[in-house]
Amino acid sequence: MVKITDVAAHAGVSPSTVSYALSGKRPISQETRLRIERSIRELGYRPHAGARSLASSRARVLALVLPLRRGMHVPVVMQFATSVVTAARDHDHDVLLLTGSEGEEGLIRVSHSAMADTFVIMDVEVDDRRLPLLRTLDQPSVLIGYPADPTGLTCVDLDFRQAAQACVDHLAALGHRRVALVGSHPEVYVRGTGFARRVAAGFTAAADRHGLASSVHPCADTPVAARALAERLVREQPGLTAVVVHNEPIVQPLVEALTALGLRVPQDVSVAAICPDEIAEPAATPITSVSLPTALVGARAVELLMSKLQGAAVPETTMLPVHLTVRATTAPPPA
Amino acid sequence: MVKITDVAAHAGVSPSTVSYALSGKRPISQETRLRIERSIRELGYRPHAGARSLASSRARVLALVLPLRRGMHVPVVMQFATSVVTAARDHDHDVLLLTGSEGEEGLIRVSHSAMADTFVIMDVEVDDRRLPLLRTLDQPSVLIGYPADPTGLTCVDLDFRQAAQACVDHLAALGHRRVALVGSHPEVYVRGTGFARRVAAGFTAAADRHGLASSVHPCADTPVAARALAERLVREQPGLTAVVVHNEPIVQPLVEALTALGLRVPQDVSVAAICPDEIAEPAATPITSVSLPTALVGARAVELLMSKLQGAAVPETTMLPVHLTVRATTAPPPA
DNA sequence: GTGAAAGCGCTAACAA
DNA sequence: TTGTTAGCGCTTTCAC
Repeated sequence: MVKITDVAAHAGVSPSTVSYALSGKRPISQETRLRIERSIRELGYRPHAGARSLASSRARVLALVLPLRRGMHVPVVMQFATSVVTAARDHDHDVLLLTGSEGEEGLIRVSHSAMADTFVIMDVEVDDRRLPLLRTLDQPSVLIGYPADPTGLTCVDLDFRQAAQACVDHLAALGHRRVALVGSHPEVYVRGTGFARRVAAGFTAAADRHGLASSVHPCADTPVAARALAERLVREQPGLTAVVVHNEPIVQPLVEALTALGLRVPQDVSVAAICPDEIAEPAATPITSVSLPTALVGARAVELLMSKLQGAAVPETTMLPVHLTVRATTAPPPA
Repeated sequence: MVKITDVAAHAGVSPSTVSYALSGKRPISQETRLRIERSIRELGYRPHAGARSLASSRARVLALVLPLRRGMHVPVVMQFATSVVTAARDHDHDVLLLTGSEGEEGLIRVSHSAMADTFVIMDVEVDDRRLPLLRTLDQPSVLIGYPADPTGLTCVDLDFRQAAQACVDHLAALGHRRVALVGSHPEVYVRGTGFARRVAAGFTAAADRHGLASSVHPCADTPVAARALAERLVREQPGLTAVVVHNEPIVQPLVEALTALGLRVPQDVSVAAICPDEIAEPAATPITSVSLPTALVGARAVELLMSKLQGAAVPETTMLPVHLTVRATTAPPPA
C-alpha cells in the first residue's frame, strides 16, 4: 500500500506538505505542488479513508436512508438514489446505504461511529419517529418530504400541491365540471407520508376554487385495484369527465380499465397523471402529466448538506417546482 | 464522544480488554465481560469506524456496485440491493453504494483507500472491462452474473437457462408445437449481459429437444414495442400458439396486446413469463411464470464474501435454482 | 513556503 | 485471564 510518507519521499518534501497540497489548506509553491501531483500519479496514491477520518473527523461519506415499503414507486426511489450518489461524488463524497427498516438504531450507529458526516433521509412521515433524534445528531441531515414540524431541520421536496393544482387548472380550463383524484396506496395516507396529503389538499383546494365537484380515492397499486376503482367511479359518478392519477404503477392500468368500460380517453373522459415522464410518454396514448424531476431533489439535498457542512445557514424548507405537459389524454368534456 | 478508554475506565479494565470483549478474539471471564457490556450500554459507546479500520485493516464495509442502465428492471435491482444490505447487516457490515458508471476508477478508489473490504458487482457483462482489475484487487469480490471466463472470480446468478427450459418443457407438455421468446431490450444483448443470452440459449435448446419450432425476439421495454412485436408475431407466425416473455415491464402489455389482436389468453395463445411473482400474481389473469428469487442472490453473495474474508475457498460459480408456477395464462393449444 | 511531531481511537502483539 | 504499549496513516498545530 502506498502511503503519504511514500509520496513525500518520492517528491522530496515532508508528509505535511503532501497533505496540504491535497487539501489546499495552505499555499504551496507552484513547483512543489506539481512535483507532488506527479508523485501521487506515479505511485497511484490514495489516502487511507480510515486514517483520514480519524485524524480529521471527516469521513467524506454521506449516509442515505432509503424506504423500502409498500406504496413507494421503486423506479422513483432508485432515480433519486442515483442522483444523490452522483451529486455526492461531485463533492468527493461516497454514499453509505441504509434501509429505513434499521430505524433510529441505524442512524445512531452510523452517527456515533463517525462512519458518515451527513445524512439524507428519504420518505419522511408527518410525525416521523426519527425527527427528535435527527435534531440532536452531530451530523447535519436533509429530509426528503415534509414533517408536521420542520423546525430545526432541513427539508426538500417537490411541490406536490402545485402538481395537483396544475392538473385541476388544466382540466377546469378545458371545461370539466366534475373531477376525481385517484391517489396513492391507502397505507401511504395512514402512515402520514406528506406528499400524498399535499396532493389531496392541492387537488381539493383547486377544485373548490374553480367550483368543480371533486372526490379523492386512495387506491392500491395493482391493475386489479385500478379496475375495481374505475368501475366504482363510473357507476357512482355519472357526471365524471376527468380523472387525476397520482399512483405510478396504475396510471396505465387505469387508462385501460376506463377504456374497457367503454369510455374513450380523452373523448369521454380525460386523464391527467402525476408521474415520471418515463411512464407518461411511452404509453400507447401519451399521457398528459405533471412530471416529477426527482433527480433534482437528490442534487439539491446534497448541495444543502455541503453548505451545512461548511457552517452556512440553509432554509428549513425547499420546494422544487414541477411542470405540466399536455399530451393526448386530456380534452374538453363530451358535449 | 465516548471512546474505548472511557469504557475501560468505567468498567475498571484496560482498553485492550474492552477491545477483546468486543471482538471475542480472546477469552474474557464471564464477570468482566458483563461489567464491560454494562459500561458500553450505559455510556452508549460505539467504536470509531475510522480508528478501527486503521488499526485492524478491516472497514466492515461492503461496496455494492449497481447498474443503472437501459434494460434493467429497476424493482429487481432494488430488491437485490435490499437483500444485500440486510445480509451485510447480519454480518455487522455496512454497505457503500457505487454506481456502475464510475467504472474501474471507482473500484480502484474504494479499494486503495480501504473504504471497503469486499465488493459485490451487479450486472456483469460477458466481457466486462472490470474483470482483470477485480482479479488483482486486495479485497475479495462476488459478481452477479456470469462473464465468459470466471477463472479466479466468484460468480452467483439465477439459473436462467433452467428458467427458459422450464417454460418450454411446460408448453411442450401441453402440446404446443411452435413457441416464441420475447426477450430483453436489444441493448442488453448487444452489451452481452449473460442472463439474456442464457435465457435465449436455454429456450432454443429446450425447443429443439422437444422438436418445437422456435424463434427469439429481443424487445424494447415499452407497451408500444410490445404491441408492435405482438402484431408482427401474429402476422408472420400463423401457427404460433405459445409465447415466453423475459422482459418484466412488458409482460402485462404483451398479454394485453395479444388480447387486443383478438387472441384469447390462454385459449388461443399461451403466455409464460420469467419475472418476479409481484408481476405475475396480481395480473387480471394471473400469469404462469418462473419466479426469480432475487433476494436469495444477494444473501448468497454476501455469504460467499464473508467466507472469502475468512480465507475459505468458495466455488467459482453458483447457480441458484428457479421454479415454475402454473397460473392462468397457459393451456393446451386450440384444436 | 515548508518541516517536525503530536495525536486521532483503536487493535494486536508482547508480557505477565 | 488481563494489562502495557507500539503502531495503523493521516491531519494539524507549532515552529522556522
